[in-house]
Amino acid sequence: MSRPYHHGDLHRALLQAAWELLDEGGVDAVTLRAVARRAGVSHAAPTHHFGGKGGLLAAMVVQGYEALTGELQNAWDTSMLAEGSRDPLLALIAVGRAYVGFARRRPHAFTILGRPELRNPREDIFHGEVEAAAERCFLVLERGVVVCQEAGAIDPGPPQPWALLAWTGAHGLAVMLTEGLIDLGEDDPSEDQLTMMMLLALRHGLQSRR
Amino acid sequence: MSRPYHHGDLHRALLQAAWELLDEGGVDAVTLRAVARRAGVSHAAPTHHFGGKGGLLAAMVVQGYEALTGELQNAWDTSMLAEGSRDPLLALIAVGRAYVGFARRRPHAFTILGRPELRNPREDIFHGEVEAAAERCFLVLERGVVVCQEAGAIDPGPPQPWALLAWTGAHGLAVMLTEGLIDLGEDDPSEDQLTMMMLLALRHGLQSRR
DNA sequence: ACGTAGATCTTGTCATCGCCAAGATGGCGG
DNA sequence: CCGCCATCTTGGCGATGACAAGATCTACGT
Repeated sequence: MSRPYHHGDLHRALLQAAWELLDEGGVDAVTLRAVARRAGVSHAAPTHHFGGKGGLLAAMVVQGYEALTGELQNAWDTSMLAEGSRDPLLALIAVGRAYVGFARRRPHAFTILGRPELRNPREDIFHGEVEAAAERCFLVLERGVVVCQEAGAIDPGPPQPWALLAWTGAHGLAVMLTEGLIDLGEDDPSEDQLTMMMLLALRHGLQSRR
Repeated sequence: MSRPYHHGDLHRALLQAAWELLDEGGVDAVTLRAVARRAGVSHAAPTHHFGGKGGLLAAMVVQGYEALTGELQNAWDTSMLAEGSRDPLLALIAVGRAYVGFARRRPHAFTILGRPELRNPREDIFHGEVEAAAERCFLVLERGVVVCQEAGAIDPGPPQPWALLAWTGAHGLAVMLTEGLIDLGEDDPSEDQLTMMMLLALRHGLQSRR
């Protein structure tokens, strides 16, 4: 028996197959049957593991948010280390660039993160893991705003609105890039320029706030 | 014959049925067969008219952009009239609020506007109508920026980057609202506050630009 | 050691979907 | 009056997601 009847690690194997299909052919290529074929199991095996297609997508969204969270945190840490934590606003810009960079590099993965209607997790299996993963991702941004506030780069007060503003701006740019609504070349400085403008505007806008 | 064999206005009837299904049940409810059922014709009739499902969605996207363009233009005109064209930046804010308002009021309609992978127009039928409709929509924003520039509210220069910045911000907020990534109540002032912050930041950011 | 209960995976089936081919119907110009 | 052609229908094909029922393996209690 090359493979035991009980695969032993089918859960992980199915997710890997699903990621390959997603990055290769987009969300439409992620089919329960195609995932099963690539993993070398029967067509009903994925359903049993994830409770249906929505569950598979939900599991992928959780992993996607974890990957994105790691990249954002890494961008923050790296920038803060290089800058010697002198201007945390620059690190916040780096986080924004990492956000857009993730969307650029893995457009299909980024796309499914913002599609609640695709994922349909059975809460008896997932217990709100999706929301928790998204929350952890947002917290990276929010912590960055807090540091900026402590450094005096952003007005004091509740950090959520400012984090939301920054997130909204980065998300808008990322969505419009991945959906092809705007088209900036790989090395087009407009992307950085837009991000910079957004954050630069943020700083000056905040200081003049009522 | 209650209905003639040649419907006479099937094209419009199919689109109306499709819009009803979309606004009621989302994009997944828009099925060629369901559209045909609602219009009372056979299941293959829609394919003949639009060249497939992608063509139907493309036709809807064109109509959607036209509706959105009308609302944006109306918001601009109304605001300019009320303000006596004293502060065109306020009119630009009104356009942004109208953009987000459209996404709020018709989330499914707004969603399909930014999904190039859904629509698959046969160019022998559409001849780039989708891109033209989207361009006309963006022009409302760009013209607003030009007026703001002429009034001195925004730095002179090519208006596209500023229009892009404003569009990105509004689009990000709209997407995150429609996708449920953030949740602001219907009367939550945060929406207006975010829009105001975006534009306010825009103004002050621009003036301090290099 | 053994046997049963439950987890894991397979096989088979069904309704629905998008698409295509072929045929039926009706308007329109010669 | 006739034939052409757009319009619409009928029928069918392959693929998909979900479900039911069965086969196979693991684990745990005695």
